[in-house]
Amino acid sequence: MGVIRNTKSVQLVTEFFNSTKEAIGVVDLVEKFSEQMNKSTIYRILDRLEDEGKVHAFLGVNGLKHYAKCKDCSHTEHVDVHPHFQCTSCGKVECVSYEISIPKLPNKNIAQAQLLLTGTCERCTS
Amino acid sequence: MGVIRNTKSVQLVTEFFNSTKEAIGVVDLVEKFSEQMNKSTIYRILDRLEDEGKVHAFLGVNGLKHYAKCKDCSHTEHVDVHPHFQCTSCGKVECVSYEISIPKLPNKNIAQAQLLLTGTCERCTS
DNA sequence: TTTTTAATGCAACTCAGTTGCAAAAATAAA
DNA sequence: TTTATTTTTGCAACTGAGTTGCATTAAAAA
Repeated sequence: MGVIRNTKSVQLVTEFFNSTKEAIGVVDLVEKFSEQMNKSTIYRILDRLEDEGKVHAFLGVNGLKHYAKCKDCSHTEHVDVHPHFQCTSCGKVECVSYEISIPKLPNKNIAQAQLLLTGTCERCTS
Repeated sequence: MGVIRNTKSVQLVTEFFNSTKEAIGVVDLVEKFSEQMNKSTIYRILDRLEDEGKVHAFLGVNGLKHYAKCKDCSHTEHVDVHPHFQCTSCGKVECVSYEISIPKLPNKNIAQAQLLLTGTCERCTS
C-alpha cells in the first residue's frame, strides 16, 4: 500500500474539504470539479482519502454517498459514531457533534450505528 | 385517491409481509417474485402499501431500499422512529423495538431520525 | 535522467429504480 | 350480469449513481 500521491486533483479535493465543515454529496463534488477532473478520478480520490482517514463517508437521506472532513477525522482511525444532519429545505448536510448512545440488543453484537437526522437547519427554521 | 385494488400480485406481496417480521430488500423481493410479477409492479405495489401505512420503508447499509411490516405499521399513520438492524454476516435485516432518543440541536428543527445498526445477529454471534 | 509505480481520462459498463404506454384486470354502474 | 370506468400490470426503454479495464500521463524513487 503506497502513500497517496500529491497530484493536482488530490490537492484540489483536499483543499475543498479543508475549507468547509459541511459534508458534500459525491454528485455535487463531481459537478463542482467537472472542469478540473474526471468523475472516476473523484470517486477514486475519495476512496483513498477515506482509507487514510482524512475524510469519512456516509449516506444521505436519498442513499447518495456523502463525504465530510470533521474534527473526528484523522484521529488515526476514524470511527464514525456521530450523527449527520440533512436540511430538507436547503439540502445542507453536516456532521453533528453528539455521541450516539448505541442501544444494547440481547444476543446481538452491534458494531456500528448510523444516525441520520433530517429537518430544517438554523437558516431554514424561520 | 382510490382504494388499493386487491390484485393477485398485491395479495402475494401482502401475504409475504404478513408472514415475516423481518425486513426485505426490494431487490430480493423482485428476485423472490420474479416468476409471479414484474419488477415495476413490485416497486409500485410497495409504494402503494407504504402510502397506506401497511409497510414502512428504509435504507439498508448499502443504500438499498428495504421494506418491513412491523407492529408499528398501520397505526393509522406510520411514524418511523424505531431503528433497524442489519447483520453483516447473514444479511438479515429487522426492525428494532427501541425508541430512539432524538438529540435536540440548537436552532434546528429535527423532524425525523433514521438509525441503522450493524453487527452480528443472535445466530451469527457465536 | 531514467525507471518504477500510482493516478488519470475515457468510454463502456452495472445495477437500482423510474416511466410511458398499450393491454389486462378490478371495481363501479347500469 | 353485462357494460363502463378506473386502476394495475407488463414490457421495454430509460435515468442516474457508481464501477471498471486499459492505455496514457504524472509522481516519486533510484
